[in-house]
Amino acid sequence: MEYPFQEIEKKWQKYWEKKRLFYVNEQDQRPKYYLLSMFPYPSGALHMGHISNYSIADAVARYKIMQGYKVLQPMGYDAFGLPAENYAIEHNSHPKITTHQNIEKMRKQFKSIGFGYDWDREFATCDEEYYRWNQWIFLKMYEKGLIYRKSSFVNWCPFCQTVLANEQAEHGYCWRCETKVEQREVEQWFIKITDYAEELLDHSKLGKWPQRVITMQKNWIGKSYGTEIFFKIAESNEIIPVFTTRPDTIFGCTYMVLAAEHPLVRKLKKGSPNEKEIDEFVNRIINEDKILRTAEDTEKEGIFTRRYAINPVNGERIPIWIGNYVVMEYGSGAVMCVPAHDQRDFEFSNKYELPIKIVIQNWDKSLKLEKMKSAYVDDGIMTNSEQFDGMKSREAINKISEWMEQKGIGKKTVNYRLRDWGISRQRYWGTPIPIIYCDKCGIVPVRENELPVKLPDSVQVGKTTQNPLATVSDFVNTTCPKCGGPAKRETDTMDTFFDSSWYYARFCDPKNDKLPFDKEIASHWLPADQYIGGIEHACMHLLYARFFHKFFRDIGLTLTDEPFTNLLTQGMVTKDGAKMSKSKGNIVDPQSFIDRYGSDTIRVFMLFASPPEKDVEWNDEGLKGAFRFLNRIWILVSEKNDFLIHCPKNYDEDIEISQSLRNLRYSTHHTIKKVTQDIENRMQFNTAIAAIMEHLNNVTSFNINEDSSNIEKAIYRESIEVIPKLLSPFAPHLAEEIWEMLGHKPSILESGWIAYNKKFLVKNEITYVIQINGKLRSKVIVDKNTSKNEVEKLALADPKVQKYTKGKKIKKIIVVPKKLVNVVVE
RNA sequence: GCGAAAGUGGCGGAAUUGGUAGACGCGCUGGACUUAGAAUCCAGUCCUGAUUUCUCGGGGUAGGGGUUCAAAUCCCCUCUUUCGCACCA
Repeated sequence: MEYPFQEIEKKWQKYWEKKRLFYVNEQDQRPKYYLLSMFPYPSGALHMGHISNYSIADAVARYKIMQGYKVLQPMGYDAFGLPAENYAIEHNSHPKITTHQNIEKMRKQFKSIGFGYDWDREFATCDEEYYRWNQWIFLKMYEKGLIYRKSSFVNWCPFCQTVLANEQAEHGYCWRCETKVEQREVEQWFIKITDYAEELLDHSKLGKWPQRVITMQKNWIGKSYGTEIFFKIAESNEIIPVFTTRPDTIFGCTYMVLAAEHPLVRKLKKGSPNEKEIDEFVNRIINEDKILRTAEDTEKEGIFTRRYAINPVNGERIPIWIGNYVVMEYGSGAVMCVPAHDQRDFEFSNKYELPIKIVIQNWDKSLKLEKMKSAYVDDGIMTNSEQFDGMKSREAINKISEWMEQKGIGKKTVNYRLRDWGISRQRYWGTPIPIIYCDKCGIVPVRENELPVKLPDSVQVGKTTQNPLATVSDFVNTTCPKCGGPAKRETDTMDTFFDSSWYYARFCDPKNDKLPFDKEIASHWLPADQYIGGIEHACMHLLYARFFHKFFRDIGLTLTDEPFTNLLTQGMVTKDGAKMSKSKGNIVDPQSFIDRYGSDTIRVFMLFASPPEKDVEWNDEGLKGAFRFLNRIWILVSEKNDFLIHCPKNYDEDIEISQSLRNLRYSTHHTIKKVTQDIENRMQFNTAIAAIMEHLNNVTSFNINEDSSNIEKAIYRESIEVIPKLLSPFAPHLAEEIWEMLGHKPSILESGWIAYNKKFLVKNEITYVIQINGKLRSKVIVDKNTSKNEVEKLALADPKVQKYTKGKKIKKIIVVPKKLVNVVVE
């Protein structure tokens, strides 16, 4: 027999919707709990990862509702971006059409699973009413000086004549035509997230975040203390700043290397006798695959510019090289090279026969240039460094920096690995950047009251060989807000990480047409108490969102420092030990399983299979196991229903009862305690569900019939009534159904969470484990009031124990109250 | 290379503070029901050795060492896996 899950699930989904149990507002007096799951890209169908993620979130939401919170659990769609554009190209359609079709499908699917969302707050980032606030935020950041233009390199496919995203240019070849991707320099918009680097490094105002994520963010930001040293270029007025963490080695600097992308390269090579060679070298390096080029085992290569810089501490002329091992993305894109004390420089100078000079001696002063097989990178004693000679190198770092600061040739700085955030995308399906270019007035931001700059529909995606928006003359041609003359619009769109950086706040006030969100309303809900999503967003999305929140605070839109108090990063759903993916062909579609076993079953399986932050291995048989469990509950209650509703609800708690009845009552209250703690303290749903299963086993093995006493009937009834309560976060439909069958008024969500009675957790008999030398040998059951001495005596009197103690000297006896006795013998 | 996390039956995983290792589920084995299968129910299931049975012993949490009356849990070393960073100046 199978329980009618289809009927039941539909029935309760309708009921919840009708009663609006998941719709919340600010006036509601219950304490708030904002539970947010990372919103999905609308691909058209939920995959297993979504089911897992949203089942976790819904379990927490329902538990919190039963605890008396008003839970804000919203849902929306991260709808802009390249995948949608590609999808439309493939299906020969328009992203607006396909995206909306996909959203329809997903909403329907969400509803059929019965997740408790406040649907009044639903939005998609491609909605005009949403992205206009992207533009508004952009303008505010622009006003605050957080946005600037800079030229940088993009992937360019010369065959498709188009810009490629990094993931489209994997291994350096175009994903569509397999042409070798080139690097082109393009002017792009950047956000100064680095202004907030220091604050983003401070994770002290967060609640429970996985240590792993915090560490990843710290590495990503990559703060390091060092010194910036200014090198003058000989026969020029140019100054090259160089960042180093080892200013103590400055006297050993024998040359300098610039990154191939360094802006000064262009000037330096001009008029050089080997200009052509330099050009060839630079072009080759720039167009090499980034990952390959920056691998540690890639051979170092370089070319001499035939120009020199002046080492500011001793006036020496040092050659300037261009090398593949220096990257533009870190520091200033130029390094001072100290071959004696840096392994990379050591290798490079050996290859190109550049001079090596020891300026740090090892502690026994045995370092000899001729014998060096690698750089000496450790601390030591300063040498060949003029007035710093004899000093410990560790101390010299600071001393030299201060001396250079005084002389104006350097300064102590902090360097971050974190780069400013390039948000320009040469793509159609995104938020238009609200900027106008006027020949007379230059760069002019769009006026706030003219927002939104609408994304035009009339673009044939995939058919253009240039930036798609540039082909729409109605869009491009406009008038300058300043002078009224003819002007052109920016045709780049925004990175979709911009959209997802503040959706959490919009959910608080999703209909606002005056502001992205109202300060008062947002402060009511923010910060989100619990955020749930994948670990893959540890750095980018979570850093951007934290940055946005701090920016909102600085312009007076929010009150707190952090957007998400607690973070849970859930694991992936795997099949055969690997992430489900198209390329591996191991994708399992959840829908067929939902149709066959119901949404409660798939939820229970997902939550039961492993703790939330670990991966879940998909298993058809395991799913059936979850179904069997739910079915067993339904059969138990429906078969005994008539009997159960005639069992008394209350009983005298102090009355003496049999041991087996006492055990049943213990199981009931112990399970409540276990499930509550597992959810509350650890979000460990697998053990919570296991506890319910165990309790169900205890209940079904208890003998009860019409002739049983009233107290037996009452305790039995109680043991069954806790099941729907505790099950409600995990299998909400079945829980409601059973709750109603047992004669209660729906909804179970409004019935409150259940408390256990401590009194019933006290056992009147205690089983002591008896060990001899730490090995389990016997057990004794004693009354709970038995004293330590008596337990000890009883243990020694045990025949099995005597077998081991006979004729031996007892050295020690350890009694752990209520647990065990360990007898130590010779 | 650096950093972090982890390693427990055939499998997913329990063991919350050092105190009965393997909860719960899957799978498997045997039985009941059935013409048969599916479903369901009952019993068993870490390895291993005795034992007619009730049972009794030995070993066991990647490997090795240590602390402790007592270690999956704490410490040291080694191995493996996963993840993050990676020519970071």
